[in-house]
Amino acid sequence: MAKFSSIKQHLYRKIASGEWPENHPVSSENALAQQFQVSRMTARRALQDLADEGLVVRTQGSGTYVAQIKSQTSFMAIRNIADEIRSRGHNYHAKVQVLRQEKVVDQIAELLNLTVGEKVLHSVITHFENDLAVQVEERFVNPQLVPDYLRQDYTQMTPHEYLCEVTPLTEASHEIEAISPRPQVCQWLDLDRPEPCLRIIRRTWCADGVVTYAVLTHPGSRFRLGGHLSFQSARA
Amino acid sequence: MAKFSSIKQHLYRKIASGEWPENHPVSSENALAQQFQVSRMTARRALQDLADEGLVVRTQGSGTYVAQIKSQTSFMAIRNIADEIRSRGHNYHAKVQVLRQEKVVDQIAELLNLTVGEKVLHSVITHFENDLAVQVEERFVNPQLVPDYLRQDYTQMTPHEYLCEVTPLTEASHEIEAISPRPQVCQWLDLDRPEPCLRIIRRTWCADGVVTYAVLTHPGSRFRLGGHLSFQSARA
DNA sequence: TTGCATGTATTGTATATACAACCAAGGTGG
DNA sequence: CCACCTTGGTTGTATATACAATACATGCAA
Repeated sequence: MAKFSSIKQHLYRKIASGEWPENHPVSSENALAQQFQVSRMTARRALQDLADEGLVVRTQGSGTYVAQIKSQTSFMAIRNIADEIRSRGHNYHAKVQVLRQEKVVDQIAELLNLTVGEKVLHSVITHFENDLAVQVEERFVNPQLVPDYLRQDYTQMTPHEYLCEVTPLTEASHEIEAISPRPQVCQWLDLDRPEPCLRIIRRTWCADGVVTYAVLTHPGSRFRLGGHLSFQSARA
Repeated sequence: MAKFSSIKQHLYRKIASGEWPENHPVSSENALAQQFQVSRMTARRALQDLADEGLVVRTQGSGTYVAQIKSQTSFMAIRNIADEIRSRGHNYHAKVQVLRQEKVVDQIAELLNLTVGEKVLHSVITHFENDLAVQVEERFVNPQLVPDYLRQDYTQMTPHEYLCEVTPLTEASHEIEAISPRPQVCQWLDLDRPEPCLRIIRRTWCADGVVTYAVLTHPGSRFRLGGHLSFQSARA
């Protein structure tokens, strides 16, 4: 691992653990340079990266401080898919397509703050509403934080429910986009032909780091997000 | 202006003007260093910044290339796409496709609480980011609540901005889905072939009733909703 | 007390250098 | 023809240094 990267890890833990709360001063470039026995430019690189990611705020002449996490005031709860289906009075069941340990590849490693070559827990589950596939949930889980992830029966309990039980999740980020599904995803969704799909990408943190990275894919013809979803501050 | 910043400007223009299309190679660090008579590290800073902003893609050993524009945007875009685009340092402009009064049809009448046969104000506007269409905004407005809606210049001010000015909006609801666009929408978006699109449907109320019903359609290849968007109560 | 100057700490910009990691193309040998 | 190696070019990491710009506290003077 690059030196600047290990410094980032060090700072990341300080912030994620809460040891350094919001607005707490972060070690200066020179201090980090001494502490880690690197040049100032290398320490600077670490701080700059964190600033770009929005975790810290830097002010010339003053210093570097832990950023205020703006919990985006969006009062939308993406509910558990199983609960949602049952609340409509429909029949819910799940099929486990993949459930195994894998070597982590580059892209996922970065997202979960793991190093390449480490193991990662991987699951793919299709969720059915009245025997119609409405979501395929592909998920990567940090094995250090959730060691028993693979030993659960996900036809009885969704990964969401299990993770909520075993970890104190604190924050999540989402991205939403429209895509044309890969053939593999079509198969998981019982789609004869590709059709526009809604993809939700979710990363969830607890105090110790990124817990899980999930990609939820819904066929456009069978799913709509919202209903009465409303964003605070939303306007015309 | 800092040296690295003027180099960025130079590259901006090459890309925004279309002189360098997608995947076109960008001058290397050494080439820029020579051309602008700066050190390689300064040229590097400019390229790195552009990469962080997503305008270019860099590959070790290969080079730097103009990125494929896939707007990564936050929920701010739902509020005001023009501001969002400008905040990315990109060029924004709009084209008014439709702006007229129409007889309201069944479906719209119900949504706006109007009776069939009444008049409704209808606008269709395409929003461009660096001359690439990223959203078509189809909107129906209640004429009783916003009588002057048609007499505005929506190349200078978005309907959103105008409506915020003239009405005390209180609430909005959204729905998000993935669809395959109608031919008419493809034309508005300059799409040769239909591709998966993200559709956001929004209704906005003020105290006197439903003000506006809007359908925002984004090409999936050019738009992603989210970034660091986080929903309260979100979980694994 | 108020206002101003000054000094120190910190971040911002810029340069020169070195080496590592990687890619793509071209040549070489089988 | 194909597999392998070399080689040049590019980006990635790291260091050492210098000076500029800003914030803040301190101390001094009006």
